[in-house]
Amino acid sequence: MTSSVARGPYKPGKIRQQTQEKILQAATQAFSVHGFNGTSMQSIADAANVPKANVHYYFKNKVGVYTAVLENIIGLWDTVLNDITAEHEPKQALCDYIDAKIKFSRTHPRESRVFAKEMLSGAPHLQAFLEEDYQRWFSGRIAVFTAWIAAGKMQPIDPAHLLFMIWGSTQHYADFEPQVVHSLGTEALQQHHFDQAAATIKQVILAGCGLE
Amino acid sequence: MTSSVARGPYKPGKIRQQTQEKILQAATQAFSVHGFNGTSMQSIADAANVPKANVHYYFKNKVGVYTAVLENIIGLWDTVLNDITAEHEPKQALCDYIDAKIKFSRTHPRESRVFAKEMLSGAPHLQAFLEEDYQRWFSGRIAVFTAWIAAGKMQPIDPAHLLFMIWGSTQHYADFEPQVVHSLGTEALQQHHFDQAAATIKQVILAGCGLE
DNA sequence: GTCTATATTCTGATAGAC
DNA sequence: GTCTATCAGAATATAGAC
Repeated sequence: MTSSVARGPYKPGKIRQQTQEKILQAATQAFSVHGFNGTSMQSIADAANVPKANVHYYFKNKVGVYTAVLENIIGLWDTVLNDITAEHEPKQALCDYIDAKIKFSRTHPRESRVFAKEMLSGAPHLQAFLEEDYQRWFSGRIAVFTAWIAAGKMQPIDPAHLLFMIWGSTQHYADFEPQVVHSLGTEALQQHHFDQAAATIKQVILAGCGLE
Repeated sequence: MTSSVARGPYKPGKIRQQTQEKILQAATQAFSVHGFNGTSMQSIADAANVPKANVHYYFKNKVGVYTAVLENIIGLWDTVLNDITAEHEPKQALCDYIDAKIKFSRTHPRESRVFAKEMLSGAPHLQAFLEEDYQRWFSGRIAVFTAWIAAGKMQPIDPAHLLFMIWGSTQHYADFEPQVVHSLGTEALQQHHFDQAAATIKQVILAGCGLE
């Protein structure tokens, strides 16, 4: 009767996975507000409701926790961000991408801020990512825009700087939330604020690209 | 012969002012890379080439250094940023503002990053600024855009979100420099990169507002 | 796997001589 | 005003009992 079946739906390493995930979420929250150096292992442990030594048991050290948080964020993108492909018309692809990016700022502001802080510090822990997967993805997107322009489907606009515009505009709502909140005279950003943001960004970008 | 005139152009407090400025610049650089908690008073003192105790002599404590850096940044804006006023036509005003913002990202990337990091942390040291001077300035800009739209000088675009777009797009080049650098396949951002960025942003924003 | 106790290092801040 | 010496507290990390 020591069979795992008798004890219900047991999965090997389930506790390990759950505890690790709990620590990861607590760390993401802490890093997003206080940064790497401003976050103590003790505060992560407290927020995850585990003893401090357990954080060291699941992760090699503080840098290990931090890189795990960063990898988790990069993985999230593949899950929730629509991609820009030549299979769609530019108008539809841009709308979908802007909507997905704005939605990410609303549903994952902590992840957005951890990534932004890492960038602001010179991205010391993202060198490998920037030089491999990222550059491959970016080149592919440039190619899509270039094809659209060559096919006369959109005005000739520098694709790289157009992408930077979309990123900067959409991430602003997560990264500069205090400024946005005080600008709009609200207490916290609501769904309708994000809807209005997405509508304005799509309006300007589409007209700016001659797609209206 | 103890007259200050006999010793040349002596100015009271000149040494104090120079040392303070030296510390302020060193602190801006350090905070922009390592953040508040990642920056030690020792590292600021070393970079400014003064003993650590002198930093404590000129500033009350670490928070005092940090708030002085923030106040210096806010003061910079009045000096180098063109304002958006109803006296100009929208096209000219937007072009001038975008140019000034891009120039600020190029000439003051460290200041931009310190401010961005403060925002990302929830702007705990900028509450007073956000609730007073900033809100007054922002309301005034909204009024200018509203007047332009009412006079039929530009398409009806949400002024607040349009401003966020301009901010996000222009600040991106200072705040996300590592990503921009790897995207453009360069080693460091040059003047022509900023020129191309400004040209693209103006192209999209102007067409997006129906100003071309 | 979990947790307590501890070693080691670093940081902000100050006292006090010059 | 300048600088050396030092303190008190906090943080990372690990050893070792359970």
